[in-house]
Amino acid sequence: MGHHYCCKQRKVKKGLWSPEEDEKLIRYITTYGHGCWRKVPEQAGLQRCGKSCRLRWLNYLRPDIKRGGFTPEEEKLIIRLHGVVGNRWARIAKCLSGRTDNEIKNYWNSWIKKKLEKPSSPPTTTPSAIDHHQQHNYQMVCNFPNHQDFVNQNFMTKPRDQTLYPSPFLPFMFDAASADDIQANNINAQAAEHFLIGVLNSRNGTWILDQQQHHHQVQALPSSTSPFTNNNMDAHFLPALVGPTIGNNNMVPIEVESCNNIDEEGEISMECLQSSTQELNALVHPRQAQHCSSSSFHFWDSVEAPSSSNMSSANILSSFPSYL
DNA sequence: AAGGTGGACAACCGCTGCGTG
DNA sequence: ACACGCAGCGGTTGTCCACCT
Repeated sequence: MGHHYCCKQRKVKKGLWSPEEDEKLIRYITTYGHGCWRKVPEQAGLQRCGKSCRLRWLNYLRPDIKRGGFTPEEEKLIIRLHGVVGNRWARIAKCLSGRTDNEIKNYWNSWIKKKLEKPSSPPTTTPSAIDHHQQHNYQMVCNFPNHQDFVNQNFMTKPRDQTLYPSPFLPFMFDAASADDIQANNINAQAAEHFLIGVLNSRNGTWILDQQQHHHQVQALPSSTSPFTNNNMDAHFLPALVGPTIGNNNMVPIEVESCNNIDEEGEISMECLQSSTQELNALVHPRQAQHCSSSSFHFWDSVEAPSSSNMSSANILSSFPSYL
């Protein structure tokens, strides 16, 4: 296709935008709106392709663009979202207000990817088996209706019936950062909250987004289709949190031997979970390792729902992707 | 000081999907 | 059903700049 339909008839300028061009585009769009992008360059007096104008506006000139480096919270969110939706940068961008898909893509390619790569075990396959579920989960992530509910939710003090049981399908990480933190870091709270509120009702196989006021129930995949159940994989491993590889190849089993504070129904103490979290934080953000004790980032992994009465520490084995 | 190198970022290219006639 | 116009998306390339030798 090359240049767009609107650029075929006339000569268009390519390359970097000059300040004068930027000014023209800003003035035009703020006055008239973009309407049909094809007509923008002509009406704004620009020798550019409409497509180029659109890109320039969306990626650079939009007033709500957030400039500057990514915060650690944004980075974590990107990593988690990428683990769910893959290279769908536009979708990820929708969950980080003020960030563009291009910016996130560049950031990923230039920085996060390198952090996550492990040269000795390059990713080899695409997790097609979990695409369906990942898509399903993404929809949970970005369609939650009420931000305030999330703000008011106290995830750490839920009654037993509402205890957070992480998914056997998806390696959820629950970020218990306060709403203020999220807002301060300009993270789209609607997106963030969905990562926080995924509650698996293991008894009837449905996902429940449990709220004090709202009760959203989403039908989950049949357990037989899950690639992460014990039928399909070693219970001691979780699928890769990030990256395309499924299975045990990139897994480094980490036994949470220090987790002795498991009650009769199989719940793990927050201290224990945080100790695992500290390890992840140290891997993702080394500088944060210094503040582990106050970290608000919790990694919930293969903790089994207390449906079985013979819960033991063997069921609480944890794993992290080795290339984190 | 000059050239080489790599990272960060901006922009382009080509494909896809949707709406419309 | 099909073609076309169009917006949006993701991969790739180009450019600038800081750093290193």
